[in-house]
Amino acid sequence: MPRTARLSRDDWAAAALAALTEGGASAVAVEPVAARLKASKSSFYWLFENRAALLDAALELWEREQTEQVATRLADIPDPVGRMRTLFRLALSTGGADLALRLTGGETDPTVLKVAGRVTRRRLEVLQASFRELGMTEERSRHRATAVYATYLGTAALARIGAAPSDTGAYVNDLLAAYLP
Amino acid sequence: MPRTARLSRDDWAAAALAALTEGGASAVAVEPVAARLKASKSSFYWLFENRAALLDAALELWEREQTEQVATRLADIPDPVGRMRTLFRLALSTGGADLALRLTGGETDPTVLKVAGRVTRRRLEVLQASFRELGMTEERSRHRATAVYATYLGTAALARIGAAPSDTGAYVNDLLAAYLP
DNA sequence: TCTAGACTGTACGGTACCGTCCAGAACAAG
DNA sequence: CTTGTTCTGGACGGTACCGTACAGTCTAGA
Repeated sequence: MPRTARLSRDDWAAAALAALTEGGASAVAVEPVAARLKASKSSFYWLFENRAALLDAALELWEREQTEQVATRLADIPDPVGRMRTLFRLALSTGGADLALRLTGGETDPTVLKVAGRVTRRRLEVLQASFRELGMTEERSRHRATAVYATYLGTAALARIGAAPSDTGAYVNDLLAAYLP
Repeated sequence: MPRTARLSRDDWAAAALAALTEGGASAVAVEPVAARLKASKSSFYWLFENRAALLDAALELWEREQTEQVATRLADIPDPVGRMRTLFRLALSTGGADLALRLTGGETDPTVLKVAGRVTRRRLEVLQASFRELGMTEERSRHRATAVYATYLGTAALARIGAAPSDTGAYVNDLLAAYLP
């Protein structure tokens, strides 16, 4: 089956994810995304039940991409310290943290919060395991993992308003110095 | 001049701030806020130029309240350690951090970002001064202040999805242990 | 008490979006 | 080429909101 030219569910999901990144959940609207794809609404309603299904698809795509790219990429780094260094690099360089932040802290839609919660918990588990590897107690590991991830999100927030440090390397080193035993 | 019964600009601003807290900038809409006040739109358009002016008024009110309540309340605590303890208490207990988070990290409206930036920078200055008092270098103080405030915002984000630690006291103690020299 | 100015209710037109309907285009299979 | 299925364009009605128009109400002060 040559699926050229015609639009697929995934095309719509990808465009919706782009809209989500740029303008949050409210930007995942049928007509604007259709315009982005130069398609019409009937095309959309042929492939999807309704607007909520589009948002679901975008979130699912994000969760999958994120899980494959970030979580495994972190889990594959053997050194716990290196893992955190990478995490902060990601927070400060790419816009990846930006979307995580928006979905975690800036939306009210329960669907969004559910997905954000799942992703967040998985990330926290990875971090917590890192601290345990470094010999911390269970409780302290949990606290540190929370603190590190909160810093990750918060730094993304500060970057949005231009209040994040410009000397990234030194900042990351200082964070690591504070969090590591 | 007995200004009873009639609605004032401040009444609208307060209602708009409530809407802002609950639903973000997009919830600061004329008709919903009018409904909240059981007033009509003409009342609004008599007092305000347009919707943007209402959002401005709400943000200005927030900035004023926040400056008076939080910033000075923090600045008045002589002990730098106690200052941070209070900051984290605020982040975890009241919903105060929630609005700061939303305005800082969840909005795209430039007006919102401008105000959020001003407030954030002022708070960062207070924190940075605290670390300097504790004998840290200028650079390290700046980094720590950023980290603490990022943690404050990030923890608020985590609280939104139920991923913040429930044992608040121990968490705060652990944060302080990590950040303080 | 009368009146100017401060304020409000209701109705209206405009825009952006959701979701539906239907006529038809595109395409695979005979 | 014909036919059945897959997919699309364009028009439609419904809702929520912005901003305007205008007639009418309230209040302070002469």
